[in-house]
Formats: sequence, C-alpha cells, structure tokens
Amino acid sequence: METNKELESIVQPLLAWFDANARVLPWRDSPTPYRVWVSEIMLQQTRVEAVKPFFQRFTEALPDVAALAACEEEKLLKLWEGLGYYNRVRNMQKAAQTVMEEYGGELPADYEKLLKLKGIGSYTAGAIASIAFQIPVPAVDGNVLRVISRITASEKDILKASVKKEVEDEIREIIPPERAGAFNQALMELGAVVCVPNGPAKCDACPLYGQCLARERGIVSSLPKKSAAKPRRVQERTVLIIRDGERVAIHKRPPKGLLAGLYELPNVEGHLGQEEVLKLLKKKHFSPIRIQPLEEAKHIFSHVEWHMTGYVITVEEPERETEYLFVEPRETEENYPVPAAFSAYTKYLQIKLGQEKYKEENKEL
DNA sequence: AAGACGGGGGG
DNA sequence: CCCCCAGTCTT
Repeated sequence: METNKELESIVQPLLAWFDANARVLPWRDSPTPYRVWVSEIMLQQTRVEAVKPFFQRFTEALPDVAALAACEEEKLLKLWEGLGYYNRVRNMQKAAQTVMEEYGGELPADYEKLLKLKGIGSYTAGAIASIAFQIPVPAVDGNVLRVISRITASEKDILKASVKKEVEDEIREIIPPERAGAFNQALMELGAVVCVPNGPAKCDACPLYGQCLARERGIVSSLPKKSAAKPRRVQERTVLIIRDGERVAIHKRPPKGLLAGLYELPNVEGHLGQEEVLKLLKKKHFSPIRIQPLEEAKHIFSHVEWHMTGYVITVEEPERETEYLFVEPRETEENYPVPAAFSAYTKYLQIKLGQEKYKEENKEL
C-alpha cells in the first residue's frame, strides 16, 4: 500500500514526458485493434526496430482479421520468416479464426475475452485493451518490470511469475482511467529509450529522476535482479546442399518443436566426413557425382546452439521418391520459408556448376 | 516452476 | 562472448 502511494506520483510526469517524446511508430499511425494486435504479437521478445519492416509488409498483405484468418499457412510463415518464434503467427491465425467465429471479425473490447485468445497472455491482453480500447488494465512487459524495479529499488527476481503479478497489481491501482493506453506505452517507452536494459541508464534525461529510489541509492545498474539463465546445449550438425543440375533439395520440418513447419536444408546429427556423407546419401538411394566441403558455421538460439559444417553434393536426378522436395533455388527464396539458421549455407543454392573456384576444390567421383 | 521457442543488436 | 528484448504455451 505504501508503494502505491509513492508510485502514484509517477503518473503525471510520465504522461507529460510521453506526450512530448513519444516515438513515431508505424502502428501508432492508426491504432485500430487489429493493427495494435499485430504489432503487439510481433513485439513479443522483439525490438521495435526489428519489427518495423515486418509490420508494414504484414499489414499490407493481410489488412484485417478476415484476411489473416483465411491466409494459407505457407504464405503466413513466409511473411513471418526472419522474425522468429513462429508459433506466434500460427497462434495469431487461430485467434483470428476464433474472432471471426465468435466475435463477428472484431476483436472484443474485453480484457478477459482477449486473454482467452490463442497467443494473447496477460501482457498482450493488457496492451490491446488499454491501447486500442482505453480500458484501464496494466500491460507489464520487460520494460515495465525494469522501470518499476528501479523506481522502487526492488531486489526481487523479475523472472518470477509472482513478481510480475505483484507489479501488475501495483500498476492497476495507479493507472489513469482516461489515459490508460498512453500510460502503459509511456512506461514501456521510458524503459526502451531512457531506463535502458543495455548500458548505462540515461537518468539525466529521466522524468522520474527525483522519484527513483535506485537512482537515489546509486544502484540503478544492479537492477533489475534476474536469476541466472541455464547454459545452452551445443548440437553438432552437418548441412547438405544436394543438387541435381538445376534443382536443390529442401525438407519441411515437423509440425512441432524447433522451427516447426519451416523448410530446411537437409541436415543430420554430428560432423560427418566426406565419405560418411557419401555413404549416407547412397543409403538414401542417391547417386553422388561430386562433393565439395563448405565452411563451418554457427547459429545460436536462445536455448541451443548449432555448430554446423556442410557439403555441396551433386547427384544424378533421383529416380524414386525421396524424403526431400527438389525445387529451383529461385523458387525457394520466393515461396518457401527457410529460417535464418541456414543463412550461412543458402548462398550455395545459387552457385553455378562449373564456376572456376568451385570447380578447383571439387572432388570428382 | 521450469523449459521450449528465433533472431538480431549492442556492449 | 554476453545480455536482452512491447512473452506465451506446455509440461
């Protein structure tokens, strides 16, 4: 209760600061519920700068809930290609279909109903409700947790769900009913541009300078507290560029798990030598003509990292069905979503056979 | 409560 | 190399 009284005093300075300093962002142009929704899903665990071009492209291709609900999966993933966390867009489509069926194509102006939609958790429900509908509910994300921890000099671990809930309760009590959306955005904006996560906080430019306990005590840089993350596990993989003249092999990943439903270059566990690769391909009934080793590459996900090596293998045109899809390199770029994890190797889809540098190191079979 | 789930930018 | 981001879902 004490804290709330203190916190109450941040409302007016924060709103005044936001009114004068709000960034111009594409989704702030005409903040319809749909556009707010799309932006909030894209912004989950993703920086504003990264989202901008995706938001533009996505909302032009799919301008409303009906278009999103009806979009073909491949096209949907292609629009999301490079943004990561691909379940976000699949869940958003499921939610769009629910909105079509249950709410006549209009997002409900109701926090609890929003919360029930696939892919909308407490943060996103609060963001849509407050920004699109002016409903006075909290929208607590990483920015808000950081700002509030510092203002209150809280040493609590912000990764704990209980702490997030406490902060939501605190915000709920001070949120100005007439400016709910502006207040939530102001809190996040402050976290994004002043009370920053990386590097020194810009306290000299902060509208809450005089009310920040962490600043007063000189402990800004040590907050917020977060429990240590687990180390990533390392996985070795061998990536295969399998080509038969013009076409190249790609493979659709399973519908669940890492990079679900996206297309990949064929790849196998372990770092294989040339002979092992050839043996493997023959077992899969390919007839290799030549093989060329490629450089090593690394791709880091949040919880795992791939240490990859690769080969370009030219094979004779397969006579029977394979587990792979053979497509024109150009078509891959245009129609098949391939995650960034393979970007070190996708350039080899295009190299013309017989080019000098490529030929020199070729091993003819 | 813990783990899975991408990718990129900044120090 | 590390951190962390306008988080959510599943187990």
